[in-house]
Amino acid sequence: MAFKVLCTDGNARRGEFTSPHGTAQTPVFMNVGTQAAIKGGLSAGDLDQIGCQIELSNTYHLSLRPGPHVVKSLGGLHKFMGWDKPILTDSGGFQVYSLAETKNIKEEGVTFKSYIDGRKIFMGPEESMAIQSALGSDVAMAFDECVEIPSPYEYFKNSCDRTYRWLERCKKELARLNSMDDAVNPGQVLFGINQGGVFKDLRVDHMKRIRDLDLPGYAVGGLAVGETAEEMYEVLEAVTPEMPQDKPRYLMGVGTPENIIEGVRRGIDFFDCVMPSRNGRHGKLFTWSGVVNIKNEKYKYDDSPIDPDCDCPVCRRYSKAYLRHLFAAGEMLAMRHGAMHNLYFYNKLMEKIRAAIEEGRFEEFRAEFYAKYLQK
RNA sequence: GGGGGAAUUCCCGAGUGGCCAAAGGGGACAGACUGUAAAUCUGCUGGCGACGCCUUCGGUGGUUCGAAUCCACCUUCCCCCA
Repeated sequence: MAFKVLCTDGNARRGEFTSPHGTAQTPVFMNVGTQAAIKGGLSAGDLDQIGCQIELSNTYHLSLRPGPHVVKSLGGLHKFMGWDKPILTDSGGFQVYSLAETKNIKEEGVTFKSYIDGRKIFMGPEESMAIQSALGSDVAMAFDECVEIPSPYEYFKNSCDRTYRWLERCKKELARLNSMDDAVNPGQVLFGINQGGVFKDLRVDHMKRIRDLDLPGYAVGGLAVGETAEEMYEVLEAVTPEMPQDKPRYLMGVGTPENIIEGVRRGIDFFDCVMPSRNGRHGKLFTWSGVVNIKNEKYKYDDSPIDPDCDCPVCRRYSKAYLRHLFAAGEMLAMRHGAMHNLYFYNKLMEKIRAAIEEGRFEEFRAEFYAKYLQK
């Protein structure tokens, strides 16, 4: 793995991330396919067409089904899902947050109740690394605890300490797994995850400690889970100066187009979010002049594309009226087109951001984007 | 020709004297969604000068302090017998 910052514009960085499965240009938005599939019915071939550079899948979900042994015996996740470009796997740490009612956290790890059949699943750092190693992703994320905001300071402090100890175990375990003869992807790397909620002292302290573990990349996790956007930006401003300059920085699970622009502006390189695919499935479509709820009655007779400034496969071919009809009729084509358009929009947004940084006009780009996106 | 049953707010469908502007679905309309238990969830759906008033339960006329609910007749639809 290699990461190179090609140029900067303010704190914004234009980089290149090289993995065993090719190179991605950063800042990059990773397209989320939790269960080795982009919801909405997008194929790996579709991902190529809409400009996806990195696909993201989930350790917890794939461990429940089909199971790591299945994926490994079929040659790893890339082969399994027909995607030969980079893949990042999330560790299951987010499920410590999202499956809150069914979990039990201890020093060794977390016991979850499977949402598929109700049986108990134990996952700790070693288990998460073993699964991600079997999946053979290019980037394995550290097993962490994503804590709900707001939560008490003491809780965050203890959780950060534990997440740090878990990270040490992740590092050790992945190194061991990579050295095994049957490793699916021996070039797999580990990204550490910063936590601490909106408590800047915890954030900075935790970041400094995990930085000393000298990992190939670092993520800021535990954001967009209850705090305001302003608070999130303040955390980024506090923590990014403590992140290594020469390593990729990943803001996990974020976010809206505005969040991404503000993240890039504060030095973030990687993003992922379910928002474009989920909202796409629900008829909320991103355009350069704001969000369109395609289900609204006002589009019933609208012959124009979702976004006249978009050249995605959906906008090139279909009218708002037709797409509105597909949503009203509950056709699966509606969700497919919604997700496709939105992901294309996100990937295009990143492309524009990269070009702006290269040309040293990121601030102008930002201002122009907002002027149009936030109009009306 | 005789007998029986039914007509409810956009649709289906509860409701058989006051607690009914009327359950519950559906549809329509609107909103939410940030490392995906999310093809999900929420709100709203007679009118208004709205903690109150007005108009609604096929039509007309009654009974009653009070009727979607009871009575009479009428209209339409369904079923059975001839």
